[in-house]
Amino acid sequence: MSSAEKYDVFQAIADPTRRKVLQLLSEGELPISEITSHFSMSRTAVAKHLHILSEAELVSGRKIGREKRFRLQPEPLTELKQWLSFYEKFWDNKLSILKHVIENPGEDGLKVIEKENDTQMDKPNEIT
Amino acid sequence: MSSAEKYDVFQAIADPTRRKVLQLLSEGELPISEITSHFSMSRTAVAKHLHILSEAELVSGRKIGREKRFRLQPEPLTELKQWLSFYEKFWDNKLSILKHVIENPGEDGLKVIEKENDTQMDKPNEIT
DNA sequence: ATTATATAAAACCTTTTGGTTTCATGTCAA
DNA sequence: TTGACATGAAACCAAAAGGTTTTATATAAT
Repeated sequence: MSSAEKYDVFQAIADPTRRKVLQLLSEGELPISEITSHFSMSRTAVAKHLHILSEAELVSGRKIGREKRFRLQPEPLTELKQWLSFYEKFWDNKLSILKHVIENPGEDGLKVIEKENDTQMDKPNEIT
Repeated sequence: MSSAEKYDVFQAIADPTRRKVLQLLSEGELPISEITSHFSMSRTAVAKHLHILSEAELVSGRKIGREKRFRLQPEPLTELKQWLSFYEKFWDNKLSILKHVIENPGEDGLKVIEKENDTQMDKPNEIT
């Protein structure tokens, strides 16, 4: 439900505190007070971070007795992974050209180098 | 130089405008005014975003005549990729258990399921 | 029944963010 | 040399982010 979320994954992981929270929860479910003990800020502050992570659906909380336990919900990170995968080709190419040349000693590897020119190298109309 | 940067990759990509800038630059080098034409905000605002991306070393700018052209520098995204790779095992496992079972009809796959229990399933001391 | 625990919610505060407008500067073109 | 163009830099501004403290409520334990 609620597709009108205030925080997305990108914003959620931008804060170092929230990344540390995710890391803590990666080892298992934890109540707020337990999580708080790992930081030097108030419980309320941590609760707010958890709320933000919740909105991004990176964590979920359930009430157990008088405490609320949070657990990691890593699924939304797939969006990040997808986003990343688009850019991987840009930095991988420098390596993959080398890889290609090494693995194909018969060829000269010119095609892949030309493709690299298309995207990242200086444009022909450039003034130097 | 300058290892005391104000913005890291996580913060840099948190803003949708900056992500769009990266996408634009993925097609090649562009001057500020060109980039600005793709947004409905002032050139100054875009320049600030570029400055932030610059500090995160996701873009670099060089002066060509009277214009400054920016290009994508995707290398810092490896940090993001590394961070992500840690969490991939948590959401991949659900699939990889299945994959393992399918690909190894002789085994029962119990070990990997036990490991999953260690990290993500309910704790034994839990009150339900 | 009483007290301690775990959290929720609200009010408040300061700094950062994301934007604007204005003015100054360097470069290209006529 | 005189504009036009592309950018840089500074001052300013409103809203959001990241905290705090205070007050209230539900549950557990004695």
